[in-house]
Amino acid sequence: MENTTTSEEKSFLGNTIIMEERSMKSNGKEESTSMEINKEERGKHIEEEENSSMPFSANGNSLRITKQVPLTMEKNTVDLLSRRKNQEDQLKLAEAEMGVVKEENERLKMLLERTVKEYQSLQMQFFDILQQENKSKDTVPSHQQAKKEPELVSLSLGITSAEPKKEDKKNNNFSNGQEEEKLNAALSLGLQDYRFEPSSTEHVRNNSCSNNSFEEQKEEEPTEIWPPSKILKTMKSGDEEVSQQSQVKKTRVSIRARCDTPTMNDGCQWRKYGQKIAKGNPCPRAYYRCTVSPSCPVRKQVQRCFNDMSILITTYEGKHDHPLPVSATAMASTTSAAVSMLQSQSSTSLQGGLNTSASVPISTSTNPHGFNFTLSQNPSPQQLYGLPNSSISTLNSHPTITLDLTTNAPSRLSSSFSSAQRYPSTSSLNFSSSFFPSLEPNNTFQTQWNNGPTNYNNHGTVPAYNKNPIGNLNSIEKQPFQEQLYQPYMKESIVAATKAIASNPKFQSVLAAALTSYVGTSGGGVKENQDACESSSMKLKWGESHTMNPIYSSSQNGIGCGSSYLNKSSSFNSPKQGGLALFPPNLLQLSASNNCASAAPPDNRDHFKL
DNA sequence: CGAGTTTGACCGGCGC
DNA sequence: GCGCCGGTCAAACTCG
Repeated sequence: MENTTTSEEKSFLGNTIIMEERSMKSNGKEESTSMEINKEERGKHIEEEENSSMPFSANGNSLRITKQVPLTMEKNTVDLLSRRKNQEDQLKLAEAEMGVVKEENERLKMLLERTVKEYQSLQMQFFDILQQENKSKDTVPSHQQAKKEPELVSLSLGITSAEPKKEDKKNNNFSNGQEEEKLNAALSLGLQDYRFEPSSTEHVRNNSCSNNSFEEQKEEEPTEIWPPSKILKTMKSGDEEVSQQSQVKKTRVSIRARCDTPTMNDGCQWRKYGQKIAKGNPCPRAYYRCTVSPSCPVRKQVQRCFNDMSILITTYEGKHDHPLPVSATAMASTTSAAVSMLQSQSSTSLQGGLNTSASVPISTSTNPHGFNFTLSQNPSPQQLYGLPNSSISTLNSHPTITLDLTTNAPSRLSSSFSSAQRYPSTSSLNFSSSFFPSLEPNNTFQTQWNNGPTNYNNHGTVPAYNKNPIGNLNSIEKQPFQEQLYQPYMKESIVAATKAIASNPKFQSVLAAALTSYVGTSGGGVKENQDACESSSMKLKWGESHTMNPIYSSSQNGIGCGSSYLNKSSSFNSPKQGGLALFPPNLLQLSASNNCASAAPPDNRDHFKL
């Protein structure tokens, strides 16, 4: 467009202002508009361009005043001009910013697309691998499996038995790979509302594999059709196919942990419905059922280890039919992790790939806080991904996984080993405490469970927090403080964890559980332990004033085998049933040590020592 | 008085 | 079929 200049003159009462405007667009195109606007202002008329919507340019406007104008009018015009220039500047800036933002937006779009593509390709690869695994499993001839399995089982799953006769029978039951797969399919414990992403594909493969729920196999596992008696008869008759499907009765996860309280506080509400003296262990076994929901089928058995009274064996069975408090997810995720790991491990062993698994220890140099992920390259017969004492077996058709949280200090190691040998009927995954976040080597993971519903005043039952179904959520309020303390620590831990994941994807589930346990329930504990300390003196008195039969004290202590040792040590536990409080135990110590250290007998309470 | 625990009785699975 | 054993039931009891 050409530069055009228009001028118009209008006279009005003898005063005329002609405003000539040249307008140049910033893009180089030129536009000119001349407008005449007559205005009345104190008896004078001004011709003024007012089209503010016109695009302006820095060099585009000129104003010519052709008639004499009073000084004030000139000033106003100058103001208008300067304002317009400011607007132009702002507009230019905004345009420039928009350009930058657009570029950024485009870049982000590209990045997102690339990430999505990568994710999809990885997902496809993962599916392919899984399919290949399944195919290879299916294509292995049954006689080869029968040949391989006993060795594989003994190597990878490490069935330990004090009753060789019975165990041999059970081993034979697992001599078929499909059977074991069925078993593994049933080894799905956890919470229905807690899921591991990595195992989602396994979920596709097997309905119960990855929902990480405490599963009531009898109710939900479609293959669970016949009662065990019929299963055994069928097996005797040689119908292995059916027996494999029906082998699994109910999956259990047993947790061996050093716990001074009558029970571990796992975040759920339990009601005791029975107690028995089980064979082989004078400590009575207590039976609990979940009372969060009246229809919840989950059961829990709690028993002290006869050899080491400080070890509490908690066995979970069934699947919660209700959402659980955050604190309850920690236990479930931990057990789920064990299940997932067992599944992964056993499936690997079926392909003979066990010994080829990579060894990925995270050294302390990169992992100063005790994450000790060791994926053993040549695991000993009892190891599972570097977890000693790992084994699997069934008792009364109950596949049971034991998470052994007791082995940290060598002394404890021996004691827990011996006790494991004494009760060999369960598989054992040794989640040594170094596996879990811990700042102090002597701290054991199970300590985190110690502030359980213990303020039972040594009555040993699990009542208190039933009255506060979400009582454990109180811990959430304290989370910011925890986060402040542990964010750097978590950062490093997660870095270390990432390395482990990168090295062995199958480890993801376990790690996820550990992290989830930690992160999800990082709150709680400080105040509760302070509370515990406040009550410690009282409990100490109780413990000192009572001399009890260390074994049969169930009437006072519920679980029974607590002994005076427990009476004293229970003072460490939260009187306000503060929840699972899965955070590095040293925090407990930091908060509780000053007041509570005296309550701990110096000999065997090392995990409370400072 | 209600909620939870205790404890002997009972039931069913399993081995002999 | 019998006895052992694990698990559950339910009345009695305790506690707050």
